[in-house]
Amino acid sequence: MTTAPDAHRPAGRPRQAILSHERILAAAFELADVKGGDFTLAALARNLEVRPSALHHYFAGKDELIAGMRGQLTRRVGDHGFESRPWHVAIADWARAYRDTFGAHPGIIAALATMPVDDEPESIIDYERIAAAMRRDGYPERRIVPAIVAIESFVIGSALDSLAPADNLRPVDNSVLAPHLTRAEERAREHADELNTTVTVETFEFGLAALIAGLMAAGAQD
Amino acid sequence: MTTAPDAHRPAGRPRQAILSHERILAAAFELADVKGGDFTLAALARNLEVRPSALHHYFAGKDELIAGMRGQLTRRVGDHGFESRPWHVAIADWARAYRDTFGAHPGIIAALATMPVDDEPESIIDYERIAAAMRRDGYPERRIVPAIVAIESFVIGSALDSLAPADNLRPVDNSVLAPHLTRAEERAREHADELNTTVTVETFEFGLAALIAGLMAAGAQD
DNA sequence: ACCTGAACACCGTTCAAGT
DNA sequence: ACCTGAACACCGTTCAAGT
Repeated sequence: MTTAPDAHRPAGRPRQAILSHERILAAAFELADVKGGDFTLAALARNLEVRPSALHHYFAGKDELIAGMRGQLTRRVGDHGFESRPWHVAIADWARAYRDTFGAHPGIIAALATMPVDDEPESIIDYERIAAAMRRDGYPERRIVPAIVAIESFVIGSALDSLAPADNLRPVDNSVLAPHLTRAEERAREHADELNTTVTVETFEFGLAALIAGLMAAGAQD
Repeated sequence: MTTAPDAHRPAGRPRQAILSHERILAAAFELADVKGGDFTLAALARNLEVRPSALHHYFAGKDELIAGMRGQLTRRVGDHGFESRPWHVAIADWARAYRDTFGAHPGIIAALATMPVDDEPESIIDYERIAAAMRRDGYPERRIVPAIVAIESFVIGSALDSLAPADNLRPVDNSVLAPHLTRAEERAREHADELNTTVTVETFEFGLAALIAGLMAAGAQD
C-alpha cells in the first residue's frame, strides 16, 4: 500500500514517462495478490502514485487491463513438453501450472474466469499445441476439444474453490448435522497429512488424475 | 425493466409492505438472468420500484443477498435419489441439475462462485446426502470429499465456461494459426449435430461421464 | 505523448425522518 | 415496522488543459 501522491506532481507531461504497460500490469498483479482487496482502478492508481485517468492512456478500460493480465498469465503457464511427451502426461503438468498461476492471484480469478476469452492469441496457441499432441497420440478428433474444455473447466473450478476458507477454519461444527461428511473430511485430512501435503493440493491431484484417466478411457473405446 | 418510481410514493411506512425476502429474491434472479446486465442493488431497487436503501431492511448488504440467492438455488437443485440409487448414477443427475440451475443465471454465477460457501446449511445437507451414499456403496472414505469437490469444481467451471460466446460466433478465423484446433472443433460440432444436441451440452456430458468413470476407477483400486 | 484536474453518472451503505 | 430522502465515501470513464 503506497500513499496518495501528496508531493503533487505538476500537471502536464512528465519529463520521463512514469507508467508503462509492464509497470501497470506488475502493480495490478500485486494488487490482485491481496485476497480481500477490492481490485479497482482507483486503488491501482494509488499504488502507482498516479491519477486513475492516467491509466486510460495505456488500457482503454478495466476490461482491457484484465485481458492484458490474463494474456500474461497464460504466457506464464507456458509449454509443458506436449511435443516430446504423451498428451496425458504433459497435460497434467499443464493443468498444475495453470491452476498455480491463476490461483496465485485470488483477487482476480473471478474476473478472469468471468470475462470471455474471445480468441486470445495466447490461449489459441496453447490449445493448438494440446490438440496437435492429442491427435498425434491417436485421440479421437471429435473428443479433443471436449477433453480440453473438461480439464480447463476443472482447473478453473478448482482455482475458484481454493478461494473458500480452509476447512480447518470452519467456525461451525457439523458433526451432528452431517456425520458422514465430517468423518470423510477427517479421513481426507489424515490422508493428506500422511502424504505430507495439504488437503487442497491432494484433492486437486486426485481429481485431476481421475479426470485424465477417465478421458483416456473414454477416448480409447471410441 | 421497469421504470423509476415516478408516481412518488410518500415517505413513511406504507399501509401494506411492498417488499419481502421472496419478492426481492425473485426480482434478483430476474435481474441475474440478463447476461450483460450489471447486477447492482440500484438496478434491483429500480425494478422493484423502491429506493435502494429499502433493500437493506431485508438483506444486510449485497453479500447477504447473494448468499440468499445461492441458498435458494441449492435448494432448487434438490435430491436426486441418492438413497435409492448407486452414488455414481445419482451424482450424474445431481451435477446436471446443479449446472442447469446455476447456469440459468449467468449474471450471478461469478459472484456465486467467488463468495465462499462458509457452511451454508443447504450445501451441507447436500454434501451429507452424497457422502452417505458413497460410503454405503463402499467408496473409500478418504476419497469421498475429494471426489465430491472434484465434481463440484468441474460443474462450476463448466457453468462459467458456458458464459463464453458460442464457438460459432467466433469473429476470428484461426484455421491457419491453429489448424488442429479448428479441425477438432469442426469434428466436435459435427458430432453434436449428429446427436441432435449442442456442443456445450455434449461437451459437458462427455467430461462429466469421464470424470465420474475416473473417480469410480480410482476408488475401486484403493 | 503523457500526465493532472475537474466533471459526470454511477455505485453500496448509513441514518434521520416520516407514517 | 417499513419506506423515503439526504448524505457519504467510493467507483470507472471522459475530456480539457498543461508541458
